[in-house]
Amino acid sequence: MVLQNRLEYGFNGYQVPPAPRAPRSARKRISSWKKNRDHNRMGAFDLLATVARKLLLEGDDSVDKTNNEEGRVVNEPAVKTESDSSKANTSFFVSEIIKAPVTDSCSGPISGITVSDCRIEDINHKEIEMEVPKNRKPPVVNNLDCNLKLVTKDDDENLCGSTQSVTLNNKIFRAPARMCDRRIRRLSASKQWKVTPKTEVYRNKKSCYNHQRSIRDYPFKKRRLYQTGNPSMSNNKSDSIEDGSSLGETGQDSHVKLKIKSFRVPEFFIEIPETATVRSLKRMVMEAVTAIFSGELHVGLMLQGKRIRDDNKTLLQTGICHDNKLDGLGFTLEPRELHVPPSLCPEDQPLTRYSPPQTVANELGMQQQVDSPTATSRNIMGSDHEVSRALVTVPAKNMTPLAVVPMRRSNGAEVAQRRIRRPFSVSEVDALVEAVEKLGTGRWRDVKLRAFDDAKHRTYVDLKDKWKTLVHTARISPHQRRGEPVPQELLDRVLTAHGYWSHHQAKNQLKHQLETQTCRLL
DNA sequence: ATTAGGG
DNA sequence: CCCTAAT
Repeated sequence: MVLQNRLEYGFNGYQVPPAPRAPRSARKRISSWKKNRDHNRMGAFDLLATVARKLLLEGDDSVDKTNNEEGRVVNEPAVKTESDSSKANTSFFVSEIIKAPVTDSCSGPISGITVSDCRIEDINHKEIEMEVPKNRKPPVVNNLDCNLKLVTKDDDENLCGSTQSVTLNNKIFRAPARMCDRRIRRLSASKQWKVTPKTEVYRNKKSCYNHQRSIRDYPFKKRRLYQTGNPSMSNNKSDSIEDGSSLGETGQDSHVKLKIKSFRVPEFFIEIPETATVRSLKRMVMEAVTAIFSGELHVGLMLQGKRIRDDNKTLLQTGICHDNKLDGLGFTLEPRELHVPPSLCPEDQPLTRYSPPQTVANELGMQQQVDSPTATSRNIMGSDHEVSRALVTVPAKNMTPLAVVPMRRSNGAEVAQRRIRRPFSVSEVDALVEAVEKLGTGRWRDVKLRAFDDAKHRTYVDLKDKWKTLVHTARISPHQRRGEPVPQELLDRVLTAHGYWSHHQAKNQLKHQLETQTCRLL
């Protein structure tokens, strides 16, 4: 039995997103949730702290003893996993367990659970969502290795991307003897952590004075965190805001306020025997999350689906300051390496030595001010180092919520990931040229059907775009061309066809004009 | 859903 | 490749 399991915080929040636009399957994303905020709250840092505590406690058996309530998870829509009643109103909820269709038969039983979505809300009504990109298709079970291969035959978009992805594979997570089937793995390398802040950014014209004030106004504890956890925000004389180098002549500067409202947990899979207990399932989830959290993370910046790689660019230059772009701003937390707690190591040694980093959290997730146009993401997030530490060691109390909501556009729709770039091969170009020669430049749908029907990733718009660039390529001098060289013969045909069909089109337009004019006269 | 064109 | 406007 394969279960697709959505872990949610709260049990009524899941909605199917609006239908995706056009053939873009990647646009299927989950929608939002909003209700029942009176229940099921949890500070983000509570969760993180819990993870950290778990790590610390994993070594002794007290964890299990304190987790007596685990057995209720499946049957109750909202059940606490109170790992530490003294500290946290932390809760995790299984809101929905649905049977996922299995497209292939399998001799042996497969027990797989896809933790595809979980959300958490903090006590301050800030939303926190730990969300995993969902499979758009049901897992394909491979006959040859039923036990292992819960393979999603995913679209190309998911095949690309991060080379530093966390791999939670069955090797790393080999189960202890009593739970020999447990496996956790990540399917797609491209599925990074997505810290998708609902960035609430706006410009204001306050001077740098504001910076000092903003620190001073924080409660003491926060202030301390502010300064110890984030050197770049401290009273460092070299702060760009203070040396004035980035200020305009007036000494005034537009500020951008960012609030991180969400992040996501990367997708991972769990395999567990049907006979396993709920407790063990929960523990597995915890272990997976723990492993992720305990790894080194670094921060990436996404703006409208595009990565911003240049750390030296100013926010102004990247466009982060542009109000209209702010909704498309997101942070990614990408695993640098996977820290595997000993308990998850192949030998399944009891976890006794692992201790989480002690660095104090920075202000991640708080309303932060970016104090100058030259500020980089480091100013916003603190250093990579600190961010990762923050996520595992932050004490729950007094921490501003790290709320979680999917990245959205201004219209409320979720931001789609930009598709990967897929240069056309020469043979593809050849097919395209041939089709256009025959069909002309205005029937891209037919071109698609004729020559690229099998290529799911090539839409008719892609073909149209490619033709456009081909025409351009054919016109420029060879040394200006980039990428895999297209044979000159093909480029010649491109120009010929382009000329022919342009002419053809012009002729038709003329004809049409004459016809309508004639009609008017009659 | 397609087409056309700018970004 | 994306986004939109216009069909």
